[in-house]
Amino acid sequence: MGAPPRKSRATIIDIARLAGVSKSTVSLVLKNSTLVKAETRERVLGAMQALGYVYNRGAANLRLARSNIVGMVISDLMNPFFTELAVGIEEALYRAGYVPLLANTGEDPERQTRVLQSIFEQGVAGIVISPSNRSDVATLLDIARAGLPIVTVTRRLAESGLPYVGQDNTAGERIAVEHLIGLGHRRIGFLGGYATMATQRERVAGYKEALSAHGIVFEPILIAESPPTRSGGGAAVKTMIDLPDPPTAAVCFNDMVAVGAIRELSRQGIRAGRDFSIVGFDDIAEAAHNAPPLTTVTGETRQLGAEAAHVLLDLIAGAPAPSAPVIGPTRLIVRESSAAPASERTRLRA
Amino acid sequence: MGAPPRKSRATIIDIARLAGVSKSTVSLVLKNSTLVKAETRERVLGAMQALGYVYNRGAANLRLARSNIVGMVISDLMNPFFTELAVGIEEALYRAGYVPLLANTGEDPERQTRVLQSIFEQGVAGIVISPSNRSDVATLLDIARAGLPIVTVTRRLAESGLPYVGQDNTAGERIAVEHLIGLGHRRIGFLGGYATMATQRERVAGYKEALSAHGIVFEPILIAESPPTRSGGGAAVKTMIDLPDPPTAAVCFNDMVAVGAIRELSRQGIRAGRDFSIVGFDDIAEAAHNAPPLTTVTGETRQLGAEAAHVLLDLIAGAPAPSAPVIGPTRLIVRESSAAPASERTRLRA
DNA sequence: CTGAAAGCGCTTACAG
DNA sequence: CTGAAAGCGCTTACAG
Repeated sequence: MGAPPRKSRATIIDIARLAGVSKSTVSLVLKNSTLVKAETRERVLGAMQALGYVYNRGAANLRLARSNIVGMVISDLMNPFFTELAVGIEEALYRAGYVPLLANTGEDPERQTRVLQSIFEQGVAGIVISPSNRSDVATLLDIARAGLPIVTVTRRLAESGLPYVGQDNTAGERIAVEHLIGLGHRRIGFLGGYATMATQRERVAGYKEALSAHGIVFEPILIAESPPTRSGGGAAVKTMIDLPDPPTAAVCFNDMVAVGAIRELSRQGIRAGRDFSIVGFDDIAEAAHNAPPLTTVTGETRQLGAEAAHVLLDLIAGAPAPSAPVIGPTRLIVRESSAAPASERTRLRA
Repeated sequence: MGAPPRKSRATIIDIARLAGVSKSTVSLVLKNSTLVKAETRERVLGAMQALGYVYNRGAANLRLARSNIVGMVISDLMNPFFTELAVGIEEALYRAGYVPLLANTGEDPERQTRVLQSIFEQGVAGIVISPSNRSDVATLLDIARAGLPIVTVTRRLAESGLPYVGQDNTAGERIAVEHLIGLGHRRIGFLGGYATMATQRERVAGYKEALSAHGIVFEPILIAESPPTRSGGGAAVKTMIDLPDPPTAAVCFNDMVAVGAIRELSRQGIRAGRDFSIVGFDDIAEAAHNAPPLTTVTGETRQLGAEAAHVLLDLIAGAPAPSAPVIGPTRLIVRESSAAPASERTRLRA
């Protein structure tokens, strides 16, 4: 671990020597101080140029007891939703002069604990984390107690009391279901995810809210749990359509589940958007390009990432922790995978 | 930029004081030296525990003039191919005790130059980069000349002489086209990408090789350039089928182009895999779940990333640069988007 | 087996 | 306007 010494780079001392000044002066020109005479600064700049000087931020940070590195721990980078979240965080960080140390935990809580340790040792200024399923909260709290700012994003660790930024899953799922109800559906399934996932519980809550607001009784049998993946979605929709009294539509835990469900429907000769309506969640890039294009709910993923970064940056700057979860807005995007139920269309035509 | 000083963590000195030893001794137990007596080590360990000590790797690295941070610069993280590549690199790095500093350049050469500078200043041990289109090679060479190991991955910067690891694009595209020829196609298009992209040129070369090996004359009109995206693929296939004498099949620059092409075909009432064959490249996660499932070429993306990481790690450890590009294998995955041409099937049936 | 000292590349008062 | 000195948290010879 760690590299052996390499041909060493020029230091501030080398510059000072070449420019005929002290290293304090070099340091001053480095920070653009007005204290140093124009002519001297030119000389120093010239020396840097000549020696190919590169600032050693690590050394500076050690001296200043600070850091401009931030840990970014992502639960599943292969999931396009998290990819976009990571990109949002990364952009915001660079824009603020910070740089992200990446770890992809792949939903493995042990790996998460390990990388958290590495990142902590690295002396980062803070950590943004989308916690893996079954996260070890203790590790996170140990780090937080040591004084390191941490913000959780996307997945709420309610027990932890850690600052949280996420999208409004409940409201988002509510508008999704209301869209379907507005179209004339009354028997609506919920596909994918597990009740062990906070996000799923929040989305299911929105689903139930919409049903009850419209006087539709909730039927547990219309919730089909599955892995939050394409193949999970396929399996979930299968159990739905095999029901004695199947629904005419379903909202999905996320877009991958939705896409998988649509494939499975088509395999069964059922056309999504005509014979059966599907609504996703997340608006991943694939959603707009799906066949049929997917109706879905977006939580403005990239902006959400940026928001999480900003909350962390504020914390690092010494701001008090936000007193409540920071919840981003959610918006329905109607495309072609949802439509009035077939019976309804027939009726209208008649 | 940079955080203000925070409640400072315990240092080796605090530990030494509490354990009643010198800081040298603490450092020794930190590196598990056998020099220190068991009883002393216990005392030191206890003190660390009591003070919640966290090793400051940055300080250690400064002293040792080395680093265990590696820069990972990705040209387009939102593209699932690069996501998987990044995950492969990241995994290999952690496994070796290194940690990746991430930058997503989004194909913006200016952004690439900027983040390269940040990463360089951060004192990384080396850099793995999938160069953005129109990369500024000079920046890369400046950094390399300063003695920092760099490996390019996926996109060859031939002029740079930098170590390169990539997949065998030419061989991969050759087997893709030969698969189509074997199925009975003779008029085959190439969809997506631009000749300004090294990867596209390599793939087109494989396309031409296969054609000429089978006595099919290459027709420039059968190459439709487009952005390497889903919508690019849609546009490219459109120009193809609008040709007076359209092809019966096409290989695509990558899977996103292929998926976009299939959508467009379906919009035109043409069924991919029955009326028109499509072969992709990369085997992104979406490929297997596409409708129809996509025949494609894989370059074992994740392993390729790991390979790139290992080449860099070797360089960091002082190994000489590989004398030739490191080219990973490539494999055809036949799924349902390719089949014999319709005419052929008719003929067989007759 | 353990301690005192020097030094990694910086920054920041403090003098002058 | 510029220089000498101390110190950030470590490690590594070198003594003892």
